[in-house]
Amino acid sequence: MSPAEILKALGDETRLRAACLLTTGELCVCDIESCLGTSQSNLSRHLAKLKNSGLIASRKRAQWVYYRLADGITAEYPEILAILRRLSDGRTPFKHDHAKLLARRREKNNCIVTKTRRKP
Amino acid sequence: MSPAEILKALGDETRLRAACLLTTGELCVCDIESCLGTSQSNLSRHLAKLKNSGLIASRKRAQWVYYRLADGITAEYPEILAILRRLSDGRTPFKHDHAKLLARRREKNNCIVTKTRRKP
DNA sequence: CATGTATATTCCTTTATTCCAATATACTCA
DNA sequence: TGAGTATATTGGAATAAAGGAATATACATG
Repeated sequence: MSPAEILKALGDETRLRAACLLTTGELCVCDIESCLGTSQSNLSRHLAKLKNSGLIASRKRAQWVYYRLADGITAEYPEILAILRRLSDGRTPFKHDHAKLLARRREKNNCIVTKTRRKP
Repeated sequence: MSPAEILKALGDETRLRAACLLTTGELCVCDIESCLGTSQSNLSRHLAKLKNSGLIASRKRAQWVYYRLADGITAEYPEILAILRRLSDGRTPFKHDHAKLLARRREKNNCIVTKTRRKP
């Protein structure tokens, strides 16, 4: 929750990339995992660190956990949000992650649901 | 130089406080030391980390080393500068450090130089 | 209930960080 | 040159962070 804690949480490439993705809204772990290409357990731990810092929050829905930027962030740390957005837009690898997320979303939406199992 | 490196460098209270002080301009180590109240060797290492991240730069003049925010920062990371300024203005302990710096500057300026030894 | 899927946690090893205390370096001035 | 000041570095100890692999938990569906 303190500024140093939040900056520290963002001071890791994997976590920074995850946080950038979350500027687009809520995402479940498997979405982030597929965009970043990191292992599930590794990502889970990184997300926990981001959450401990107060930067992100989560909610659980069925077996999926959806992460989002914490509610107070925009008000308390507008500069943080600004930098995350700017990185997503213009910098590698953040920009690339973002593109991957959009592709994944398109794929999900276009998919005719023939399988019985639900998707997040 | 990468965003994650800079954020990581700022993800420590001592370094964040030092960086906030540097938003007011160039400072020598002893100024920062007196404002933060940390040990000299400790501060030296923290400043080296900030410098390695690319956030700050230094120049040497006689026996003093003056640190400043690196030249490219304003252009490359305006948000970083913005948050440092805002913290200096409104948050503890950054605000307090800032006040201490101003007091120290006043003291230096008002001081009639009677001693032979130069001051930074 | 058994199975499959999503996520978290634990164990473990490696590496990094932090700080103190002491020492080294570099410079100034008498 | 010698003493004093400013800063950096090094050694050493404690703690934290990172990631792979395996396991645990939670939920959904058949």
